[in-house]
Amino acid sequence: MHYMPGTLLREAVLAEEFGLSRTPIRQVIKKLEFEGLVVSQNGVGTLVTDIELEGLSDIYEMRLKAAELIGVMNPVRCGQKHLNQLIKLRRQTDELENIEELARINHELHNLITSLIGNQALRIVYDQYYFQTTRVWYRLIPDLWQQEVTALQTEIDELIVAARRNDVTAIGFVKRNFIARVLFLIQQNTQPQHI
Amino acid sequence: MHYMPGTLLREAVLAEEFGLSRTPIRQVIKKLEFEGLVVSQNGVGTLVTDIELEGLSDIYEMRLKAAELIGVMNPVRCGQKHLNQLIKLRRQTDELENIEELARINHELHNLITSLIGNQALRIVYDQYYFQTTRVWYRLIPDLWQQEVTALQTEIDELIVAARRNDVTAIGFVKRNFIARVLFLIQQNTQPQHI
DNA sequence: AAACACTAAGCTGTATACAGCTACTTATTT
DNA sequence: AAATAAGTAGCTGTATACAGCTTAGTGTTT
Repeated sequence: MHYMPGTLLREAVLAEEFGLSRTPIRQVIKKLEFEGLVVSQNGVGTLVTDIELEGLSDIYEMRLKAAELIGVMNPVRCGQKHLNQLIKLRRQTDELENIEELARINHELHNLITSLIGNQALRIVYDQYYFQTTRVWYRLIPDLWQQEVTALQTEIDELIVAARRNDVTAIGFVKRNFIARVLFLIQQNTQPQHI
Repeated sequence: MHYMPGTLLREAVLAEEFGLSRTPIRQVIKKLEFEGLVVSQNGVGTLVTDIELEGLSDIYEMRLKAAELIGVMNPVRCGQKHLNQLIKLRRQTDELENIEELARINHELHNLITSLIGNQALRIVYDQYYFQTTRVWYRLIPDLWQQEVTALQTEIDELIVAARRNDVTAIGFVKRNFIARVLFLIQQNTQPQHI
């Protein structure tokens, strides 16, 4: 389920949507609050946060470092299965129609990479950073549609090359560079807006 | 509040202890559960986890990497205040009597180092790793009392040297090395027990 | 005597009722 | 007419009641 930043969530509404009471809904919301994705305000509601620029680049920089560590920290062996899935994802990028599909492929790619991380602690933060940063990417895409599709295709191509020789370190660095690319885009696009 | 691993916590008891109802207590417990510090089991209770060795070294390795990043990721300027606090902590290590005091000093030292971290995202994980690993250290200390006191003194001495020249990178690496030392101790001491 | 089944006590998970806070609307006063 | 104050609707935070699960203890049967 995707909610745009600034959306005001109401526990009672969500509870009815999911057919539960407010209690378990609140649990999930609290978890999201710990992760910095939403903010609950007494008497108001639960606000989907719109990460401020400084905090965002902090997270992005850590995400870069995390990606660099993927191949270093006891990675899982990259096998034929991973390669096949990469090829399948690459093929799917040839017939992309809308943002939801692009996001879905990006998400599956993320899960694939995550499954290569051997260090449990690294896996958790890598996953967390993904969810914290991907929302901004969401907002950025509409203007850069074709450019982003091409970038994703290039990225997967490079990942396939690395996967063919079981080089998880290279996979980590490919990810790192494409994360750096998005960070650059964001810094370019957001600064004129805010300042 | 410290609880030994394996302790069974009961929400109702905690609620009465803190003078609250179970609801806010459950919130805190859920947070601890997300952080991997406890596990709630339906019909049983909430168990303070005893981190398994593999997961522990995963976290320790990440803690090493996090420490290495302290000086790299836009660190806060290390000023006279920090130096003074280091010297004060160093002096307190000369008259240590029990584990609680050693733990308190270690904790204050941790907070001091944490305050030097400029990257908010790094600060959060560095803090989290500390809390996840420090419990094991707790269990290890009683046998190694004098050795640990001496190590802490040496560590603070080295930190003071680095702080005198405002070298946060060096501070990060000093921390890294002393974390590595504890990791080595743990791997030595726990393996004969378990295998 | 041992093993199995059942029962009861006690825990977490969930639903619901209530208290406290916030923001918006409306009414009154200047 | 504008500004301020009071009231009200609706939200989150907290307390409590209930349902479901787990385990230990006891009693019965083989």
